[in-house]
Amino acid sequence: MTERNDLWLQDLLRLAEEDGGGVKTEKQARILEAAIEIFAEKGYAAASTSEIASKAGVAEGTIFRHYKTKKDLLLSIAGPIAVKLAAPFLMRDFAKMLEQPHERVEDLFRTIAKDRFQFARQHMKLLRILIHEVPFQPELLTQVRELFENHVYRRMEKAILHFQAQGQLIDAPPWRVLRSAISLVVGMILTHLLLLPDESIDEDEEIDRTIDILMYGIAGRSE
Amino acid sequence: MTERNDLWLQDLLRLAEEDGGGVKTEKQARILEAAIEIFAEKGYAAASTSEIASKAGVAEGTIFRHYKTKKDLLLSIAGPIAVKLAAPFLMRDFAKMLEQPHERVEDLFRTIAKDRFQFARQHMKLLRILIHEVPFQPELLTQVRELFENHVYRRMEKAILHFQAQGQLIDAPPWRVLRSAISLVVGMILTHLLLLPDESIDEDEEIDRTIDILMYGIAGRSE
DNA sequence: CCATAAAATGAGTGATTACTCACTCCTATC
DNA sequence: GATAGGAGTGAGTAATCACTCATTTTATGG
Repeated sequence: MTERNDLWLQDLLRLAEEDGGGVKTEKQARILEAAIEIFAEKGYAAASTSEIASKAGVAEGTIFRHYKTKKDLLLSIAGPIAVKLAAPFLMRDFAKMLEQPHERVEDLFRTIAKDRFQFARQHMKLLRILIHEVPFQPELLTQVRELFENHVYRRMEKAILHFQAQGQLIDAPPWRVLRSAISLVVGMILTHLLLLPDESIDEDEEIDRTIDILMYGIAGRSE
Repeated sequence: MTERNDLWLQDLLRLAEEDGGGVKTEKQARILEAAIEIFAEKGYAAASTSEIASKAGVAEGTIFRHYKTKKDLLLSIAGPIAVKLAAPFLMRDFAKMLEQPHERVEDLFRTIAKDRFQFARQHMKLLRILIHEVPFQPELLTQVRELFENHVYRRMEKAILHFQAQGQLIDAPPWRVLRSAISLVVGMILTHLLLLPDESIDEDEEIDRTIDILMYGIAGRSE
């Protein structure tokens, strides 16, 4: 288990330093680009390697020089994006950020929400592929699971317990608090980037009001 | 547009009266059962008609006697489940329920949440197929879209405006209020039925606490 | 018990699939 | 300018795909 964690951290470091990791030749980059486009558009199973090759302007054999199998190509796309998605929770700064005693919890949620919204906008195609293929690729599923449990949840639970002790959060199980936060933020992001991508919104305003609802609910404030 | 709506309502009526609609022969039922199993397990594109036939204990040609194409088989599974999912919002009782002036809004949300949780538990395989294939099947997408916009959203917006006028709900755009409710409830349902199906919970308790958070948020109550 | 039709069959169809491999091309090193 | 090796190629392969159709089995009614 520790070995695998170390591998992921190495992946993360590689990703943080140089985007694209081991991509060297120009054709390889074109293959990745075309594969992302087609996987996102019609799904992994319905995408053919011949179509990817022709879209990339490359012979079909070239794909298999760089990626052993079609699934290998998928995993080299979906794996890294899962790590990137969780990246803020893996950084040292984040651990420190959680322990600043004076910070208000809603500012923390707001900061994370804005950061991940921006990330989702920049990598929506990749996230589509990840969301779509995680249920069918066991390797992906376990990677995402462990990433969430061992890094995201572990740290957020600590933060929630801390803010509960301060009286800033209700005395509910941390997982329910976290699930509520994730549900509202993910619901907002998916609505604006996937379901209604054409409706223009004031993004910051939308995030602020969503965090307001997370904190204080939808009940009338009159009383 | 009106014609299509009428078609859907007919579908709904058929579904409400007799489950399974036009299923007549026993073999046809076996085909549907096997197709649901395999579509849910490996996805539509990765499922082969030969595998479905063998699982159903039927010759491959028999499938195409009842369903013109493989996509036809998918749509005959995913279409009806979309209608069933929205069914409570299409019923007359529901319209009346929304207009009872004495009702508290959180009771309304609680009732809907419990009902749809039960529905989701009973039909999780079908919902998996629906969720997975909607992005790739334009017919499905438009059907789900119009179903939501013309029935679910239209009615819920009316209800929300009503409760806002009573001061029971915050003065936010109805779509944001509805999206928050859906996000929290769907997040809870997917968590317990898809992500962590093995963890046993007190379902009613879980729904009640989730609706509490929807109404009053996660902020501490101390002050 | 036969006649008729619907239901079911499964071998067969051409198209497409992921993947291989013998080969060419390009660049760098001495 | 000879050599080596990785990058790229594309025709070829066996397997599988969704779908067809001539034929057989089953069900129905007189």
